Amino acid sequence: MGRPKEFQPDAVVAQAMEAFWTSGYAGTSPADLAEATGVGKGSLYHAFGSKRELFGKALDLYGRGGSELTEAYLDEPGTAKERIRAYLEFLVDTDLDAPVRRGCLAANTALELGGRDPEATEAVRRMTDRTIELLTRRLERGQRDGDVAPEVDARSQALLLMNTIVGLRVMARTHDGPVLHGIIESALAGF
Amino acid sequence: MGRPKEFQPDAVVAQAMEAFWTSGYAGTSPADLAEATGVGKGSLYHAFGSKRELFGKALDLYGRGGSELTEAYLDEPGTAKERIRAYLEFLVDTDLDAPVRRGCLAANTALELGGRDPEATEAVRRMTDRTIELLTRRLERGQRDGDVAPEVDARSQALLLMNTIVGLRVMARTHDGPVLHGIIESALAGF
DNA sequence: CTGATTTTTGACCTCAAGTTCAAGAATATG
DNA sequence: CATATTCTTGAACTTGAGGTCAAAAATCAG
Repeated sequence: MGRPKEFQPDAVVAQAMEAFWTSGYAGTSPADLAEATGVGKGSLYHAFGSKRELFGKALDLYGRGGSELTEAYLDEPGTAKERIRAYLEFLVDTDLDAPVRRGCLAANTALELGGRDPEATEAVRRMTDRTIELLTRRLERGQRDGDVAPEVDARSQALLLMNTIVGLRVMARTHDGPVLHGIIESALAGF
Repeated sequence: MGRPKEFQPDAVVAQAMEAFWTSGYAGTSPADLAEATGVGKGSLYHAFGSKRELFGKALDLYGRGGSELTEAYLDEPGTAKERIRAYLEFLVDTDLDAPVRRGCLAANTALELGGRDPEATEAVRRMTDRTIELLTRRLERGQRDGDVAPEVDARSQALLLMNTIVGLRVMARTHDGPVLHGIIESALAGF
């Protein structure tokens, strides 16, 4: 009973995520969130408790989406190298095409709140580890399929690739397409 | 003539740099800067005009220091791989040992202001390009010295290394020593 | 010492962030 | 319909950020 919500919480979290992604945690005010979601400030507080809690939900959503996307790219048919290349290029191209270069919410959060906010730090670490896991599995499968050399240490390569991804998403803020694509090719030469 | 300054501008910029490095641009208030430098808010404004201008000087100082440090590490005797390894390990270890994981001011700035603040973005891009240049030269020297294979594309490798460095300094926010050192070793296997 | 000049100090101002709250609106139950 | 319950709205509050300014303090030229 009671008056029904006039918005769908999931949709609001998704829109809040976009706002945080574009402007950062500190850079997104309650007023901005109200505008981005179309929900009154008061309602937001009523529904989510605080800006920080809303951000937490947005981060979770981002993690789930990112994980699905990574899986989708890596599971397409092709060799490990082809699929990983496609994935990296997708990330970079998406970033470059966007009207505003916002990079990766996880990386942004790592730098903005890393160390200072234990929960956010943990959330980012989990996302990262999840991606490392998926990359490791894809490389191991490549070894079984015969398209990745057996002497490659899948986990080490996956860690290096993860690190490369993080680097790319920061460099996308300051450098252009050719440079980023060159980095992708060099990184792929490692296995 | 006139009343003499009671502080050394360079020292103040250095202390402001530390504060910005630790807490970010937005996260460092004029009050924080006054406390960090020991100079009154009013005096800071009188001397530097605005928070943004002070930050600009701090960024420049950081760039000069970083450049000198990179040169110093790469110029020590040893093979290219040895010196680059020493440099990367220094960066990572410094970060890990610090009481607060603050990463790299340039990378932090790229993510906090990249895109939104043209001057800051430019400054970061210049620093990055400078490091790429130094790494390229060191690899080329390695090729002349015979400790780097001649078929290596020095510039591409340098770009990849730069990207790895950026990645490391973000990952240092969420991951621990063994992981980071593992990444360094994998990255060095590429040339 | 008197100005002229520059710096320091601390009070003060404005604005927005982040949050709270009281009042009203919408629904379900009985 | 009366009531309980939940949601919405907009005003209001508190705090601190970023910056300004007038007055006092320190120096040097004459």
